[in-house]
Amino acid sequence: MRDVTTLGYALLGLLARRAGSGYDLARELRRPVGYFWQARHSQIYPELARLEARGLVGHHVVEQDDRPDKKVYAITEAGRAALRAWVTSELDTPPVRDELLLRAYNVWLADPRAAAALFREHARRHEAQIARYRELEAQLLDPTAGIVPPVGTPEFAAYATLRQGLSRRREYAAWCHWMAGQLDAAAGTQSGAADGAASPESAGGADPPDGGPR
Amino acid sequence: MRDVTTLGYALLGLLARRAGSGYDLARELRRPVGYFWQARHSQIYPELARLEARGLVGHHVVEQDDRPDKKVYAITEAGRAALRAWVTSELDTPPVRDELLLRAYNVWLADPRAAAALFREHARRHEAQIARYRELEAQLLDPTAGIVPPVGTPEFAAYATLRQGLSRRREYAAWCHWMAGQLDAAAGTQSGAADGAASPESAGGADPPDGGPR
DNA sequence: CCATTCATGTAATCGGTTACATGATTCT
DNA sequence: AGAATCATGTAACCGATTACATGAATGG
Repeated sequence: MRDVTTLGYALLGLLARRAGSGYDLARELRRPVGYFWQARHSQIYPELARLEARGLVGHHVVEQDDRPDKKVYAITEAGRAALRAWVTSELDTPPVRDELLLRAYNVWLADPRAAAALFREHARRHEAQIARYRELEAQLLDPTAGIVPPVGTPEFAAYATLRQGLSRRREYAAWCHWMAGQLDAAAGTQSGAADGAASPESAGGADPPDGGPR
Repeated sequence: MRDVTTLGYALLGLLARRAGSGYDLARELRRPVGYFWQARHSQIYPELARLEARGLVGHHVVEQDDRPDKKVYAITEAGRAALRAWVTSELDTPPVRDELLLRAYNVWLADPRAAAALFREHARRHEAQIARYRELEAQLLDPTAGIVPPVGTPEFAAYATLRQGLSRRREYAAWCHWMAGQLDAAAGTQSGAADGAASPESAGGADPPDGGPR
């Protein structure tokens, strides 16, 4: 009987908030929690069975007549204890594995214009994601008017991950813009292109203050 | 005959800079390039064979008497062309998969003191990595005294990835410190703990206004 | 003496994605 | 009529890690 996998803890974490079916969990591992951990239903159903075999979750069948019956899973006391212990247990920092950085490492071979377009496109995507985070943030902080929820509530934990997403994406988008600026500046070598935003500048990494790629 | 894998392009990227053995590539995929892409030798040797089968690299055996013989691989013209095209080709933004964020999402269940220690530890690790980046940076920018190398040189590309590493780690460390501050403040509820560094701030999530990567 | 470096491979295992499989209800 | 949602599973495949395998030279 081996250790619980990270996915197992992800499922326990969702079930600690509210009970639900495998289908429910699959949905949550797409939309809000999917911003930092994902899984398909093909991985979730067997994992739930394994958690149940270890007594960390239980289920009962809910019969429905207009829809298929479903198994509603709930976390057990043992599951809650295992989850609580896992949160503060040791964790290796995983290596970064980022294909866009690998592209950047080989960008000296590429057409600067095309490369600039690639990095601008990725900046745009991160900015789009930031907009989605902002919507979630509004929902989380709305009633309390900008006050961070108390530690010890699920709302605080959700806000904390959201905050990381926001700053992570901002940082990444800024770097993408810096890359695009460097590449475009090099592409328009000393020609008439006055390229206001693309000056290499000191390493301060100022974003082009435009309205954002769109 | 399928597409070249990302690892294949990683190897091509290294061989585009200098020829080397599988062993050499394995070393590079630990230390400098390993900061954004890794592979073990068990993955590298078969991949080199596949690249050779497609004519993207070639090799010749170098016999040594004090050491084992080695196969020195070099990129071909076809390989260089494939690499160049790949750099600017379309790229899906991969989902984030971050176990520390998953822990944060469940931190409401945990002991705040222990959790704060976990996040401080991770902040410390990122800061240690920043120090390593700084050393590399000094090597890269040393002769040119702080001037960014020209786009189109391998040095620019290396600097670009390093710059991302720096700002990424800074951002992550700052968030870890914010988490730790929140958790410690909650742990020392209304007691004398004036928690200097832990002010929640507006929800805007402003990045630390540091001097920027340099 | 033992660990590390150099050097190249194969095999087993694991986590995750894609595809296969089935089937009712509701929405466009 | 076709797509999407609800609902639960299995099988095949793929990328990556760990372990197995061998062996000489150097350094502490």
